[in-house]
Amino acid sequence: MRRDLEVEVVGRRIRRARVAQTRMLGRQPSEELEQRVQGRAISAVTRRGKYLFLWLAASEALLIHRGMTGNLLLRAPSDPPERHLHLALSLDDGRELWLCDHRGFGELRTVAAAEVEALDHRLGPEPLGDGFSVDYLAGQCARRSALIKALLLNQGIVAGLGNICADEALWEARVHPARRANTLVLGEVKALQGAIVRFLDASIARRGTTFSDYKDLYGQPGGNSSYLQVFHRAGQPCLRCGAPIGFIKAAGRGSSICPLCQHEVA
DNA sequence: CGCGAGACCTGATAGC
DNA sequence: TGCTATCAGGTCTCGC
Repeated sequence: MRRDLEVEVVGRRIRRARVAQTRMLGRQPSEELEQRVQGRAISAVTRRGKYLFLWLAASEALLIHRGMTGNLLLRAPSDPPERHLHLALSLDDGRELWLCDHRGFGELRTVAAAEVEALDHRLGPEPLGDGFSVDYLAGQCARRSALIKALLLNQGIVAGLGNICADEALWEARVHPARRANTLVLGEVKALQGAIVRFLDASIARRGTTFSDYKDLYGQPGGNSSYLQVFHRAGQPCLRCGAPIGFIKAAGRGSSICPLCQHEVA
């Protein structure tokens, strides 16, 4: 998403900003967001974890978190209206950038560079960066008794992993999601770290993982869905051992597992 | 302090 | 058909 945005909107000026729903804005008044954004050129698009930043100047950015169901779409003004539109940015080339989200769990507001920096400190390393090494993950696991699933979803440990990636990586590494992080042996941590990196690389190369709502900037679903090994495959055979995939709750999240391949004890 | 349950929303779908 | 229950890509807050 960030890469597509970079191609399509960097260098464009925002003629008009229209907040259609205020739910994702938190405390920022919609008029303030509109005024801060209108007339500004987008100088860069950056990402940290699940947060996107459209930079309007060196010291200010539009923060976007897509939550569970948020979609960013590049539209023409003549395109049919979307029911769950939250923000529409009219660009100087005649196109519009829309943020649509039917649940509204995302975030949308302008932020100062200092806040972006504070957010950066709050988040763990990028999973595809040098900071997310086997040593790092092993160290985090060793000093935590939380379920490994909760640890993987904790954005302060590693930034950007979600439920799909966690389930896929745990299956790949044959680790049960309800294992306590500090019971993993080094070989398991190594397998997990590798599986996470491979999943993300492949998913990005295939333009994302769509299981229901996700659309790319051009309204197209991602191509990674058909490569999922366990996620949302409950009842279907495990692609490794043939046992029916199970569905449990771990760390409060639905978790698809192979009850045979993924053991609850080391 | 870290952990885990519940809250926040709306919509789709399964089952009665 | 229409009702209820459950589940959903995430993250925050609060009580223990």
